Amino acid sequence: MAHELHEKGLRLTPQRELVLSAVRSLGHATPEEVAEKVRSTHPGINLSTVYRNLETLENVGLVLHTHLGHGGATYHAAEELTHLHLVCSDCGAIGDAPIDAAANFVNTLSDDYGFKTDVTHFAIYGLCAKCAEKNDQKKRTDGKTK
Amino acid sequence: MAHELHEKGLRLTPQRELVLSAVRSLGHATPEEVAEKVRSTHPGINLSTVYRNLETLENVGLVLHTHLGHGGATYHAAEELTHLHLVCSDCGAIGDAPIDAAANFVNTLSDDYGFKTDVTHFAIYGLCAKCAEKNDQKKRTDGKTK
DNA sequence: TAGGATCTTGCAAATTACTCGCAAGAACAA
DNA sequence: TTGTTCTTGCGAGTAATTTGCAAGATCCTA
Ligand SMILES: [Mn+2]
Ligand SMILES: [Mn+2]
Ligand SMILES: [Zn+2]
Ligand SMILES: [Zn+2]
Repeated sequence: MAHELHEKGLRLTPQRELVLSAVRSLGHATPEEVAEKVRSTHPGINLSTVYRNLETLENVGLVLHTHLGHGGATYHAAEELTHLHLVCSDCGAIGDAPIDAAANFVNTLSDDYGFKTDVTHFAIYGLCAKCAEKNDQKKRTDGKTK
Repeated sequence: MAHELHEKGLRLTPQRELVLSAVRSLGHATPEEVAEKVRSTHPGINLSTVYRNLETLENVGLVLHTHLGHGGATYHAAEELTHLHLVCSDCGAIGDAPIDAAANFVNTLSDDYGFKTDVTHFAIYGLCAKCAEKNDQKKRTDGKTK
């Protein structure tokens, strides 16, 4: 019992270690991106092995998934999920904000509804500053033109 | 130019009208559920017609989609999206809360990051009151047992 | 109000993103 | 070592959604 995977009761395989370190080095990544990263060291790895290891690692709490877009999930190292994701519906940019920005909101939901929010599982969706400004300008121009 | 679909520049077909009214009557529904509803009146409708019309109706602002779970999207009538969705990670229950509950949060993100949040596109994810309590009890029991 | 341009539908096939069954190949405890 | 149990690669299987296309419907226009 020395390696962190052993501590979680998992066998230590090269594939599993590589998947974990790929997730850690990528920040957030889709299974496909994790596979691609792993292949740079271990070309033979199968996609289903990646999927299975992501699930296993999530079960023991070493990685987590979040939803940043309309489809699929992206994976994070568990210890690194310390920010909100602000996803722009217009340009797709992914910004960060500290979790504290949601502290009051989380407390409100807890106090009023007994609901214990995990603010990181889904992204916060909307318009980034740049796109919001762009849209405002267009609206003003359209107004004059009409 | 009388019918609301004409006002949006769309042709009025029975399928399109039925998809729209199915979305309106269902509250929130997956494409599959919309199709099933439409089939009660128009058995022959094809699933791809439902998908295409949901997209078209969303483009002109009559319907919207949100993400309530890990996969797929669910559709709403645009005028009816007036609440947050509180989705329980444990039991899957979908609760509602008024959008106002997020007003401060939305303002914070706007003031500090210039980010204009759409709080309804993704669900708010976490533990419902029931499951949160259940988990607490289990933790206390486990503590004594160990 | 017929005729034609344009849009929409149904149907079948294609795609995408996963998931599963299985036999061979590790990993680990004894 | 050796046997048990877990993990991997591989191929096939699903589920959800998308696309190409030809036939059919809607709407505009003369
Ligand atoms: Mn979406
Ligand atoms: Mn999820
Ligand atoms: Zn943007
Ligand atoms: Zn629950």
